[in-house]
Parts: sequence; structure tokens; C-alpha cells
Amino acid sequence: MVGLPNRDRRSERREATRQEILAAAWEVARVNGIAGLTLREVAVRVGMQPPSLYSHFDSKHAIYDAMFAQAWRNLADAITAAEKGAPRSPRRRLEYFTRVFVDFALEEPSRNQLMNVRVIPDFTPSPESYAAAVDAFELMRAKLREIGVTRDRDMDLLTALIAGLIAQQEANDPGGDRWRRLIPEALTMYANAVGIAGSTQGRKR
Amino acid sequence: MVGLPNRDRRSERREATRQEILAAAWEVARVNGIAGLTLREVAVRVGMQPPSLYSHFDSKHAIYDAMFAQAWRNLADAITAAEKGAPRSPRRRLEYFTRVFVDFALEEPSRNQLMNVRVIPDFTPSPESYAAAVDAFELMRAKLREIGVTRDRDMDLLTALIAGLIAQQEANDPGGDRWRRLIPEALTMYANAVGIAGSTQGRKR
DNA sequence: GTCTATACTGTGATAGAC
DNA sequence: GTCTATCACAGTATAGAC
Repeated sequence: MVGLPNRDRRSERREATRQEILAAAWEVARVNGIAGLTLREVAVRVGMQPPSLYSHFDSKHAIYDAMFAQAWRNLADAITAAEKGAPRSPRRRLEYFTRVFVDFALEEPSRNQLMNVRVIPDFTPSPESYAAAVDAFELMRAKLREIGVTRDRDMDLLTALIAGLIAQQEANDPGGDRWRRLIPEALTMYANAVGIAGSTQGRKR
Repeated sequence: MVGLPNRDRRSERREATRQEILAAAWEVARVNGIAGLTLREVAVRVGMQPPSLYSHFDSKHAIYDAMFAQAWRNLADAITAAEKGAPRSPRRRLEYFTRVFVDFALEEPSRNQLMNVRVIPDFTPSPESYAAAVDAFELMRAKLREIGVTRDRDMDLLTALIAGLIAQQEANDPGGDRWRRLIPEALTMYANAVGIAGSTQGRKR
């Protein structure tokens, strides 16, 4: 541990370039879909020749891997940021954070596909990137625990319910709210079954 | 209406070849994933040169389109075939047909992705193929109506719940049953909320 | 260390001979 | 209807200029 702190301008610049490439990759994915990502288009947007990308990423899969990790870190950040402004009643907290999650997923369909669907033929996230996913997942788990969802089965049931609303919304009414607007109804059903404090027992018909 | 009935041997042979190609495409998709389908591998399995496929399908997307229609027709057939052996009580019918649907989806992940997730960059099913999806959907709708699910919102909620179980099962526990085994619990929750005849009101904890 | 130039492989697609 | 030849363009890899 001798010498100045590692404050290389070089490595800072290098990291900035990596981020620039990732930002361009997200743009392309937004337009072409996550499977339609091409290094060519990414390079054009960054103002490089396609092979130059290999100075910063080992392969196209390495770019997907970095995007995967970044997506889950962004979700964790969104959850943390949403804590201020969160209601206190368990039932209302449940709905509040569900909306945070659903809106995050619907905001960018290709990001959601990369995070939650195995859609790139040979891509499997690296252990480091998968750890980012686990971190975000544990964050949600902790929130659920506060709310009163403690059994693993109940958590799995909730993730399925939310994932289903997102999947149906994106597949059958993209850009609309046909399933998104069912959130209150879905959570009332869930809260009654699992027993969340502050949930209404009735149902308006 | 003059002449013999249209019993061309030529067109029969032609249709048989198309089916052969589709069967080979399903095999490739099963191995490489639906997005990993290549005309080369399809051609090899059929014993053709890749360009020869264009005598039978206008493009790769046309193959996807035929696969899409076939998949939905197969689902409709599976639902129809399951009618014999179906229980009579609404609550048990609900669970029975849910299992038919979930098992069909889990049976071949790439088929499920083609049917329910927009995963091929520029592919949108043709009106004719989409009609096959609508037919199958209407079949399920009719079954649900018998069971007592009549409101559109209630149907949408159920499709979301089922799609969510499938999505989570495939994404986070492929080949296992971590979410699939939640079917009874999920449907009890749903049946209690929507009011299906013959549903238990309690919950074992 | 970083980018350019170039080339190799594989893929979807088309044209034309048989 | 099938094949051969060929094209355009993707991802990938290496060599070399600066």
C-alpha cells in the first residue's frame, strides 16, 4: 500500500467510455428489441468502428452481461429511492412498492426481457452480474418482510402475480393499462389470502 | 363445380413437405431456443440445401408465422382433448384446466416464448395466424364462463395469475416445480376472491 | 493503450441452371 | 422443386498505425 491513491485519469476515462457504450446499447435495444442489438449500431452511436468495442468488452455477451447487472442495480436504486414517499400502512406499502416494480418493468420492455426472460440464445449472466440480481431481490424480500409476508411460498405467489400482470400487459396490450389497472384488485385478493394488516375483507361488485 | 374434387397428389406432397420443415424447425428451436433458429440447421434436418426452403416458405419469418399458428392450434386441441376426464365441480374444473394450460406452456419453453412473448426482433404474427390465437383464447374464455368467471376483469386477472406462475417457473426454476406446485394455493386465493362455487373459504397455515 | 483496416465465418436471401 | 453460386451484412478476431 505505497504511493498515491489509485486516481488514474486513464482508468476514469476508460470507465466513462464503457458507460457510453452501455448507454448506446440501451438505445439500440429500445429500438430494435433486446435480441436485435448489433455491435455495428452501437459502434455508430458511440462514433467508433465495430471492432473498437472489443477494447472495452470481450464480446457481445459481455455487453449483455454488463447491461444485465446495470438493470438490476437500477431496480435496486429505484426501490431505495422510492422509500421516501412510501406510505406506512402495510397494505398501502404493498401496493406502493408493487407499482414501483411494475412501472420499472413496463418502462423499458427490452430491459425487462433481459432481466426476467431467457431470450438471448447462449447468454447466461456471469456470477458477478447475477449477484446484482440477487441483491435487488433480497432488497424486495426485506421490504416484503416488513409488510408481513414471511413465508417463502407467499413471496413466490406474489412475485408470480406481479410478473403475470407485467407479462400480460406487455404481450397483449403494450403501451396500455388493461392489466396494470388491475393492481389494486390483485393485491386485495392477495392480501386477503395471505393476511396483510389493513387489508379490506370485502369486494365491491 | 366441374371436374374431380381437388385431390392433387402434388399439393398433398407439398403440404407434407411443409409439415416436415415445421417439425424440423421445432426440433431446432427446442435445442437452440426460439431465437436461435437457423435455416441452415432446419435444412440439414430435412435433407435440403438452405435456399430450397424458400420454395416452401417465403422467409424465415413465414416459418415463425406458421409455427405460431400451429402452436395455438395445438393448445386448442389440447384443451378440447382434455374435456374428457374433466371434473364437474367448478372449482375442480378451474384447477384441472389451469394445469392443462400450465403444463402445455412448460412442456416446450421456446414454444411458449413464441406464443406469449415478443422475442423475435421484427416478427409480428400475420392476421391469419393471430386468428388461431384468438380461437384458442375464445375456447378458454368459454370454459371460464361455464365455471362462473364472467367479468372481463376477472378473466384478465386469472390469465395474469397463470402467466405469472409460468413465467416465474421458466425464468427462475426451469425444469423444477417451485411455482407450478403453487397452483392449488393460487387458485384458492383466486376462487375466494372472485367467488367460484365449491371453493373452500379457509386457509391452512 | 486505443483505434483503424482488413479479413474470416455464419446467416438470411436472391438469381439462374437443371 | 431442388441445386449451385452469390450477395449483403452480422459477430468476431487479428495486425498494425498512432
